[in-house]
Amino acid sequence: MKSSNSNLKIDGIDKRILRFLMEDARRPILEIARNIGISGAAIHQRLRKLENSGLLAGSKFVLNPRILGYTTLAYIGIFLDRAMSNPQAVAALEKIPEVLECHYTTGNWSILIKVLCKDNEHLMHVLNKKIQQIEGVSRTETFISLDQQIDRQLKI
Amino acid sequence: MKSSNSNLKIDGIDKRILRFLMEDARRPILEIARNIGISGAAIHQRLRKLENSGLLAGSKFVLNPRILGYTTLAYIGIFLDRAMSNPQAVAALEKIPEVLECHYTTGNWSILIKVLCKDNEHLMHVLNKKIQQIEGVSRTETFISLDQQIDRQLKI
DNA sequence: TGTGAAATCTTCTGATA
DNA sequence: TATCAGAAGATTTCACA
Repeated sequence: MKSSNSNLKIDGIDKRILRFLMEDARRPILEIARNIGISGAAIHQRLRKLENSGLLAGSKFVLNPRILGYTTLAYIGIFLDRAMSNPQAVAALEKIPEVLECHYTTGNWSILIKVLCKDNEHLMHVLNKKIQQIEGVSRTETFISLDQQIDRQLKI
Repeated sequence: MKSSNSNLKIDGIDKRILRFLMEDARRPILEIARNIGISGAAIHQRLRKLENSGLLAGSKFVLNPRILGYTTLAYIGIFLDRAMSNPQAVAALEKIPEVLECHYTTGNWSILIKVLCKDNEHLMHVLNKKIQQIEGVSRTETFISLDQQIDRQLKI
C-alpha cells in the first residue's frame, strides 16, 4: 500500500512531462524539454519532486502477448468456501503464472482474477487443473474477453 | 490488433534483457549489459530485433493513483439491450475518463469495464450519471476491488 | 551474433539568478 | 523554480571477427 505524506501540487508542466513519459518511458528528458520549452535540468528537478511524492510508481516495458501465442484473456469470479481460506487461496493463485491480477471484491464472489492463456484449451487446463484444485475454491464463473476495446491509465 | 509475421525466437539472453526492462523501462542498456556480461551493442541489436518482431509494444511510466486521491477501483458488468448498440456504447464509454478498460465478454454481460474513481461517491456518480445514461444500457453489476493482491505481466 | 571504438547525445549535479 | 555549464555516462552506428 504505497502512499505518501507530501502535499502534492502538480501543475500543467508536470502534467505535460508525465503525459510524455506515460506514453513512452524511454523518451529522453532533453527531448521533452525541447518540446515544452524549458531546460532539461528543470524537468529533472520536477521528476525528482514527482518521484518523492510517490506519484511515480515506476516504469515498465510492455509486451504484446499475442506474439508469444497468448491470445485468450479472461476474468474469473471465484467463490470460496470460508473466509478463512482467502489468504491461502491468494498464495496459491500467486503461484499460477497465468494469473495476472487478483482482487478481493464486493458482490457474489470472494475473488476476481484476470488470466492470460494461449488459447481456450489452455484456459480450460488452468481452470480445471490449477484453479479448481485450490483448497476452498467451490465454484467459478468465467468471462472470456472477446475483444478489448479500451486499455489506458488514469487521465491526468 | 497488432501482430507480426516474424518467426520469433527469443533465447535466454533476450528473456533476461526483457525481464530487466519490464521491471524498469529506464534501466540503462549498458547497465543490463554489465549484468548479463555482453556488450551494450549486442543488447542494442537484440532490442531492435525484439521491437521489429512486435513483441515490444512500448514502455510506460506507471502512476500511483492513490496520490491523486483515486482509491476506488471497480469492475462493472453491463447488460445491453440489443447487440446493435454495442459500438455506440463503447464509443460512449471511451469518453468517460474513469473507464480504464472495456471488454466484450462471453457470459451474462455484453461488456465488462474497469473504472477508477476517487471514492464510492464518485463511483456512484459515474454509474448513475454517466454509465446508466448511455443508450442501450439496461442494467449493471458492480464489483468493487477491496484490495488488489496481484498485478503483473505475462511471465517470460 | 558477437565485439570495440568513436561520435553524439543524455543525465545528473552544483553554483547561481 | 528556473538557468547554464561541465563531468560522467548512455546510445547508436560501423567495421569487422
